[in-house]
Amino acid sequence: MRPTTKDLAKAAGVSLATVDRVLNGRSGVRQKTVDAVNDAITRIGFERNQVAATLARQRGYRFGFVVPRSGDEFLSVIIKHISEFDQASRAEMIQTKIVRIDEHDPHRAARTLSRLSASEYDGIAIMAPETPQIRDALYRMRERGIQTVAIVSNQQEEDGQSFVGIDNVAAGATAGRLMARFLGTQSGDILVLAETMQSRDSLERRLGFDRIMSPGYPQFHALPTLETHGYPERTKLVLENAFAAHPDIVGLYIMGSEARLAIECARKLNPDKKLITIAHERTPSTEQALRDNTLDALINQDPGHIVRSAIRTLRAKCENRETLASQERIRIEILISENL
Amino acid sequence: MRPTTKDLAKAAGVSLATVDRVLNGRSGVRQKTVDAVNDAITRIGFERNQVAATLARQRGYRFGFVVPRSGDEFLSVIIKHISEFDQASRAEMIQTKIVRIDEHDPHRAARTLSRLSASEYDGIAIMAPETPQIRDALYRMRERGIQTVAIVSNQQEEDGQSFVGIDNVAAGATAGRLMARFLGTQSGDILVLAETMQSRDSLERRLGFDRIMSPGYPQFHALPTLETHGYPERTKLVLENAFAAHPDIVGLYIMGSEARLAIECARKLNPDKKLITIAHERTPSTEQALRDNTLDALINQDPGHIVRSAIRTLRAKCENRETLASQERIRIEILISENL
DNA sequence: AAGTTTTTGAGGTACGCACCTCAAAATGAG
DNA sequence: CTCATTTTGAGGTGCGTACCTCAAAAACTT
Repeated sequence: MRPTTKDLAKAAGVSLATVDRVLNGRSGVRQKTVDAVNDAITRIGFERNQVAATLARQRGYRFGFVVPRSGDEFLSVIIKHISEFDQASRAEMIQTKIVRIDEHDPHRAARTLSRLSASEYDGIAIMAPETPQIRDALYRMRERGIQTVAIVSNQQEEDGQSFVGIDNVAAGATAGRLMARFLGTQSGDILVLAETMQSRDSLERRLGFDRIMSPGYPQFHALPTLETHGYPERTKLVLENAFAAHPDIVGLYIMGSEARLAIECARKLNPDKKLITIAHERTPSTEQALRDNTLDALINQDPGHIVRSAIRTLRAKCENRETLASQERIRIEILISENL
Repeated sequence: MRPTTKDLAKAAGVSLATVDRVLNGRSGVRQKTVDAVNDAITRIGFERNQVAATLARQRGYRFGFVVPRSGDEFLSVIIKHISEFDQASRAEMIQTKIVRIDEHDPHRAARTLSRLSASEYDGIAIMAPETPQIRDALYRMRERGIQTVAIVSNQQEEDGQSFVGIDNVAAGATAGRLMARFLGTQSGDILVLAETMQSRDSLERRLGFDRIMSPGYPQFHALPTLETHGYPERTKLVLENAFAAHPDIVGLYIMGSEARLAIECARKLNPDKKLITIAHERTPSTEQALRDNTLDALINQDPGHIVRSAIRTLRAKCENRETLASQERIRIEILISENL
């Protein structure tokens, strides 16, 4: 039989009340006693029964997902998975809410964050670009006793702040390698598109892409990154200009998560010639593009996995546990039409 | 507040004891009463609190993983993940044991299976080739009240038998497409290797591979599958013969999960010429091969995911729940050296 | 209608822990 | 040594369910 708190109390030579104080980090216990209990824990191999604990705690866990107010297709997929998970985990006493922030107004965003209180949330997963205001708000949030984790977009590494998402440098490198191999013996220019190069994600992807292309494949020339800012007109414009200026374009790498526009434009502007096209994030439209061969490969991070992993990470932090590292690593997936 | 069994009893106009009888499928309740309770369940939106239930049940869940006694690297990786999970889920009251069977002796294997009793196991995940004896043993196991799920190697679809693993036809097709795209403008013969073509997995992979190669790429000729039976000497022999008979080999597709031998042999026999090589399953040695470019791509099914998914599936069955389909689909992963 | 069988109710205990109160004991300060 | 303060113990309750017993009620039989 697994040792219970009762066994632990006996082993440590203290009362149940004291064991409870130590286990739940309550105050009013001498260091000496704390040590005695901790000793006993390792000695008898005590492990708190989480099932009983959650039941007794009377409320499970309440987690919040902070996401941008306006967003692309990828965001909708993430949100879909959050509510799906919320449904499925009600029986496990885990509640999940979505909190919207204004990504373009860091101050407003920070204010929204500062209103999230520990009496409402046990943990917050945030998907937002890194700004000083937000970084600060997260720091104060942790001080209030709310666990935090960044998802998709990495925040600067800090104590108590973990990250659930892919290594974007490696993702860019993966795209680069595939681009090169799919192009084979051809040679020419490669267009690189992003919504904005302000974001860390795009910078990192570009870095990884170049790291593969530049040294290994002199026959290709990756052009400077074009920015679409998410606007259809602008996307069209920059692509038109690029095709006009560079007649020898053989590849297209779409780094942003809103690939639909770019794919459509590129196809219209360049109907006869086949460009090797690689994009990020699986959404209904990129999936369709893969199927009809407008897209040659898709670099994806599984949104469902990200959501679940974020919650597991938060929960582990609440329970002061380690996570199973192998389970939480988000893979850089390569999708082609055959393995959808 | 979520409705409890007490609320349910009140809503259905019956006692707690009757609610318990209905919820846990005990006998001695009139159909009329059962219906009344079920009505009330949907009416008030009752959902059993699994946390309290597992605590009250007093024993969590005990699952067994039936795996071959002798096996390859992939099997060791699976086993590693099983024990890792067992460690991590003790706090969740889930126990996992490994049961070895003799895959080469179906009768013995079936006998081992028949000895697994419902008093020891709530569910069994089995990784074994499909034979009539095993299929039968699984059927009887389900009759004994043990939930079953097949992993990695598909068993014939049957009631109450689900499968956790990849679609091997699609996996073969993925390999085929990558092979073709990586070969680019070359042309020539492609070697296909398997441990044995007796197994359904290899057959399906080959089918998928040909489905892509034959119609789409006439410049390649995929040779008949060579069987290694897992023996080093035989592997060496068949490869030597193949290279001698076909001077124009440009690609190598290793379908089995023991790729190490084949990779080594092929490299020795063919040191100067670069073959496009694709294999299955990530293991320490295939990973190494990817890194040093002996291997161009790896088709993988995440063993950790398979293990966890099998357990979630079994648990859902025990609790008479549905699983979250999107979470349980095992992806056909494409690995190259950049996205390891 | 009387007996038999089936169905239901009332009540209890237990699971392992969280969280609470209040008094007793140990400790430290002066 | 006394008093104030900190630390500890004893005991309780409740979470939502499983599982048990026994008697009462209802439903069928003949």
